[in-house]
Amino acid sequence: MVVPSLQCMDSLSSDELKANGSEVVASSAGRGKSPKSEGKEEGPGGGKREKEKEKEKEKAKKGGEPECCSPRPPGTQRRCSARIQTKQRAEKELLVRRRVELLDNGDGVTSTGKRRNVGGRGKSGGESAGKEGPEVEESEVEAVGGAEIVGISVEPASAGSGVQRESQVAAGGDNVAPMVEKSDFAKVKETLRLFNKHYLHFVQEEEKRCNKEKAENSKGSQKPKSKSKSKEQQKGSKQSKTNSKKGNSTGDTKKLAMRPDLKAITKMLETNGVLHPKKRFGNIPGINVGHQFYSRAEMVVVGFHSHWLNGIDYMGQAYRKEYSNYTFPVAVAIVLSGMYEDDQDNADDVVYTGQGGHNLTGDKRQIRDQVLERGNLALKNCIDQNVPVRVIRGHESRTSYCGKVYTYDGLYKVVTYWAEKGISGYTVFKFRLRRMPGQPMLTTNQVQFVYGRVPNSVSEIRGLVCKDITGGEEAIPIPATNLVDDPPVPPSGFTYIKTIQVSKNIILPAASTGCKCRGGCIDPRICLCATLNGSDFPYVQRDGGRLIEAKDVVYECGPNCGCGPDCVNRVSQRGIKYRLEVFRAPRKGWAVRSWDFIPSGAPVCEYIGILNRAEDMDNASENNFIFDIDCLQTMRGLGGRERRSRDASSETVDHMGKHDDQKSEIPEYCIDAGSVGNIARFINHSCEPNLFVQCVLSSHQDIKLARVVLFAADNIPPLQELTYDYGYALDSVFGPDGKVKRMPCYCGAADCRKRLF
DNA sequence: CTGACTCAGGAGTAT
DNA sequence: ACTCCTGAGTCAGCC
Repeated sequence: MVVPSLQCMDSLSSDELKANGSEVVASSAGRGKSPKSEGKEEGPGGGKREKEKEKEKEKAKKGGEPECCSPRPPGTQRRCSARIQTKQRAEKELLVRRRVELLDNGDGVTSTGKRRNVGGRGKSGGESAGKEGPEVEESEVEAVGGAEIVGISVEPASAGSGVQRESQVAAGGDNVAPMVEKSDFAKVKETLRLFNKHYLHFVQEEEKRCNKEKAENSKGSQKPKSKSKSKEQQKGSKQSKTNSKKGNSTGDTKKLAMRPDLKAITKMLETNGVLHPKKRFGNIPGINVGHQFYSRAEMVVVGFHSHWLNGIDYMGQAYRKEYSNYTFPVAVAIVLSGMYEDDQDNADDVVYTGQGGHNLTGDKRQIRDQVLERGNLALKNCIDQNVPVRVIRGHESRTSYCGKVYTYDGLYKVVTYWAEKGISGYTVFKFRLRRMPGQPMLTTNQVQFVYGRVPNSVSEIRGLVCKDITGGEEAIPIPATNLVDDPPVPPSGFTYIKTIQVSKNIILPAASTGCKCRGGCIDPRICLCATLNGSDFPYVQRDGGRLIEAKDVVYECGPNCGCGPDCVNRVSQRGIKYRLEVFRAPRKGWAVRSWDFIPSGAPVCEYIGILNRAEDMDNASENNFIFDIDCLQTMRGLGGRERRSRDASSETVDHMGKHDDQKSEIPEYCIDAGSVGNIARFINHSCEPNLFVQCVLSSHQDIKLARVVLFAADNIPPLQELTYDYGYALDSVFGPDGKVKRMPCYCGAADCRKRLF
């Protein structure tokens, strides 16, 4: 990288500044970033609190600056003047004191502390706390830390479903972790993220196994891996199956997961990670009509359809005790995937073929008569007892990485059933289902995405204001649309670049020696770069490379490595591969979305701009596009960026050996995308983001100069706005006058903090 | 593109 | 404790 020529901040015209300013709330809004996570400091347990207090004092002594990280809020000084710093310190100390006082007052203490632990910026009370008072108050409470404790101990008696209460009891009944109830939506999201993490882990395991086999094959005789091989495998797997059943194992032929999705389900079950392990009638909280699943396994882990294989999910006799007035089995959900030759799907009116008698392999036709039992009986019982059934439709979808998308289409009533001779001449049971009224319109008759239709070409785009904001820089053009302004204007005031420009007064460290792998890095035990990542590659190969989970730092292969550009450990270096669009959003300014499906863990883009010394940017008070490189801020739980724990940071220090923990607490460098930058400068903040920030080192190993790359935190359907958490703590931003600055948040998330800062 | 094959939890049944 | 049921997902092999 490196382009010495530099556009100075001052070169921004006043118009441009104004333009940026107006966007503030929106796009850049957050760019400013958070002086430190207040929340984190308000740590749990008394001892820790003491420590924090001490730390605070220590910092004050040192005249420590606020630890800024990433984007800076508009109109504020990223690094504050000494006067403001003093004021901030004083305020913090006051906070600490107040907190201690509150804690000393006794009750509620425990709950408070623990709850903060949920993560600083804490998803605010949702149904419970959220409705207690006006939003502002809620924020205040949040900001003041201790005070909120009092509010939180309130029993959410009036709020939430029984389930919520139940889980609350489960979580906090033992006085251990009375947490603020997250929105159901957030819980679903969290569960899916955990599932994806497990999934990618098992994908990696599987890839390792394949690589090993390949290596062994190429080492040994060139016996083509052919039928004989697969037969051997078959034998092996059969053996292992019987072995496992018998409970002993010969070990040698044990086959690893060919189905990482299923392995991930097992893992989720083992770790009690499944969201609603008990089956239930009707809607599942947090999953609205139109929700999209990207595999059958996803439905299992959120408790939406409890088997990855069966079409009909039903409650069996085991539920008799709990619901004594019902006759079981009773169906709760069905998947329409067009597997049955006799299915008819007319959106609101469905004729569903019962289960059984199906040729599981081969031509997938009926080969036996169906019987009125199991799922079939369960559907019949639904008619008699008027129980609605969740209907999920499976669609082939080229845009989905897995080739299939499952959409929740709402509750249906089973109206009638009958038996008839099917197309193949065998008896099949048919069930007529009718969609219940009062639900959102069906969006999935033919397809696909609740957000709208993806354009096929630039000419189809409504409100096009710029065909390619990159001016040909990126391999894939990025159009801009504006259906908000009148007259519509394109984004302006910046020059598009796709690689970092380095300020004149910065000398990048020399490139590290790199690994000696040839062609591509395969064996993580041999590859030096993999060693830095804890002896494993951070990515899997699947889908063009996906990051398995957020890490403090990702070490990629660099210019001096022996591997080629296709190496699995260079995933973030391949540029933008999705068709992105910049669009004008009401109230939010410019925003970014993708026309393509983005699988979780896939790199979306790097934050590009001018690499500058942070101290040199002190005067750029109106620049909203500054991203402080602070690798001590990292992802914790994907929900946002959070101050890394002491332990974690020391681990990393061990790793890297030479990094001075103390020093790196203050970001020395920043990326300024004010005048020049790439698509990342348009990405908005959200309190429930679908991207996360990941520091990546590839050409050198200086953590202070890490690259900042945005990765997908979830499976992101086409046309969903891309967002990441700017990570501000509330009341953490001060204006030039020393007063707390506030910025409303318009992200619209269920757990929105209402204020960006 | 097609066919072959595996996968694993839950329901139901036998002991 | 055991068997059976179920169809998505994967991959080799074919054209």
